[in-house]
Amino acid sequence: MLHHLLETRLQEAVATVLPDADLSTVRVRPCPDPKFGDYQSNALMSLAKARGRNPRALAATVVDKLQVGDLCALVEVAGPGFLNFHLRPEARAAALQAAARGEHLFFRPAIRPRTVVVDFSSPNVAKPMHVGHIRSTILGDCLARVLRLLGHRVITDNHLGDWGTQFGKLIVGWKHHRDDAALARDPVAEMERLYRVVHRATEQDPAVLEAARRELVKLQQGDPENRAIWERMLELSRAQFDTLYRRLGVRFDHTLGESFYNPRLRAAVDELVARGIARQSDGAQVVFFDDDPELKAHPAIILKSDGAANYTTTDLATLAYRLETWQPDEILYVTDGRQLLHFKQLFAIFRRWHPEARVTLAHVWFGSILGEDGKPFKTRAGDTIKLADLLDEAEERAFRLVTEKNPALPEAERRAIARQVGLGALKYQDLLPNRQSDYIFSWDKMLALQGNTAPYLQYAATRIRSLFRKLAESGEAWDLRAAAPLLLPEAPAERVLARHLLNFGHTLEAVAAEYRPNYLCNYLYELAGHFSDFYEACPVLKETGTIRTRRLALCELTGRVLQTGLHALGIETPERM
RNA sequence: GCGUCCGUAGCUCAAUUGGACAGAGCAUCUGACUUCGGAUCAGAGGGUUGCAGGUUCAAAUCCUGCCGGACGCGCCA
Repeated sequence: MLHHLLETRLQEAVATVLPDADLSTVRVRPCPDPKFGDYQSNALMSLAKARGRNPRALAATVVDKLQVGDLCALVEVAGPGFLNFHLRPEARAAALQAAARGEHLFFRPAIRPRTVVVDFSSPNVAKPMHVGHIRSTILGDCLARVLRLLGHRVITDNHLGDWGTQFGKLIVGWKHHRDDAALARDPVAEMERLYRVVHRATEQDPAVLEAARRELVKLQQGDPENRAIWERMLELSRAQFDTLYRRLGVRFDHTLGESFYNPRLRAAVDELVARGIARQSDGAQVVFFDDDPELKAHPAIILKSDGAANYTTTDLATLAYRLETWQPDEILYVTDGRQLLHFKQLFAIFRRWHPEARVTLAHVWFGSILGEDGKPFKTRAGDTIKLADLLDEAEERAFRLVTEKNPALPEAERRAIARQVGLGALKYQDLLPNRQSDYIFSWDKMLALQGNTAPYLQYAATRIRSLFRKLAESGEAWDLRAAAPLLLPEAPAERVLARHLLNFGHTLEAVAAEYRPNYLCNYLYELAGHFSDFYEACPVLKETGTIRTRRLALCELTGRVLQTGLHALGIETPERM
């Protein structure tokens, strides 16, 4: 892609002028404002500063050595020392033509593909999935998709909460309070009820608490009956999770729950103790972080005083397993920001445990979803909103909208469109805000047909589909490959659109580098906007000859980028809506 | 109490992590059209980026202090 080419050339020029410079800081990116040029670099200003040199003079020296005559009509030093690259029209046309020939879609596969484990969603067994799981699920899925699109080897893993003290209560409930009819109807709701019944009982009757404790110990010791109950609960839960994942189009390569790591906990703890990383404190095994100002006040327990493992222990064992099984370059943990401290501790312990490991560990954290009142998003009655209900409502609201706009379509088709539009809107609303900020959930805003929403983008895509349907109905043959040589944008709106298409790759890379899908959302929104401008200003089917062919080609390329981009967000594009 | 994150237009959010004049949508007002799908497009008003200092060519972004909010702080996950 052009920004890569320019970046390489710029790095070569910088290396000639400043042989000791760290070239990884020499980057080229699309200009934030087209009036400055097509691409820009601000690298020379910081390089000059570090060396106490005049930035503009240094920039001029580098431009002198820069060999980009084949790509740029002009490279200028601007303002305090920016380098602005102005593309030759032929260079832009060549990129468009290559895309039309099917050689790329404005992005290039990673030169050094990484193996990336993405840990996300992670619901708890015997509990319904609720709004609290939606951000992790959608964000994690999107990051996995973008990384895959860029050619990385991605391993998605659903780290189910399938072990822990709650199973003592659940087994007591299962044995004494189970309603088989209810279980057949809605297994997860029934298991949730069983937990609540027993939990309430334990608060009043210590004998029940003791019974739960005994059942838990039996389960942990491998008692066949309890083990069978646990497996049954797991199976029922997974069936329900799978239904939701199928609706959402989310796929996991592995579902290795916490229980999977039970056999590995002891060894992990023993090693940490033997190596002096953990030591005994108040009967527990604890890791202290005396040399870390932030963690100093927050030691981490890796073995409770009763001898049982906890969350941190399991996560450490999980980390070790992933490392030896998949040899990842990178592991992403997609969870909410309340777990920041936990992951700081986890990563710090791991670095001491495996100082040689070169894996990148990233806690990709996100903020909360709030209701319209700015408080945690709940039902009117104050209950947690179940994910299934949320998806139903999204589809139902979208169905009413589609019916209103397009009443003539058969109901089955309206339902199918409503599914794509409703779920797309829900996902997009979640991916659009900077993931680290809390956002306010709003049905009206997410389903709005104007503004930065999924339906707006889907609509832009359907307009393009419609254009080509019309073309096909007329019986005219269309071949993008054959049109390639004619792709040389002339009208201003064509150029703006073409220019934006070229930035798709840079955007995908930024998403993958910073784990921020909102960059892609905004890119696609701008693309749809530029397309609308173009479509308004430039007739396509009404034209003839070269102009018509060129514009049809631009339309098709835009359609492909829109569809590919939306797909990378996990959003489908309907044929019509 | 300590720590983390945050505070941007009336509202909901951006701002590629220190870059050029802080941008969108909604709402408000004004326009365009014999619809290649009007679920469209153009334009206007609206800002001392919580407050006060500091760092530098450059600060919403970094540092210090205050004000306000959310979250987290050894045996839950």
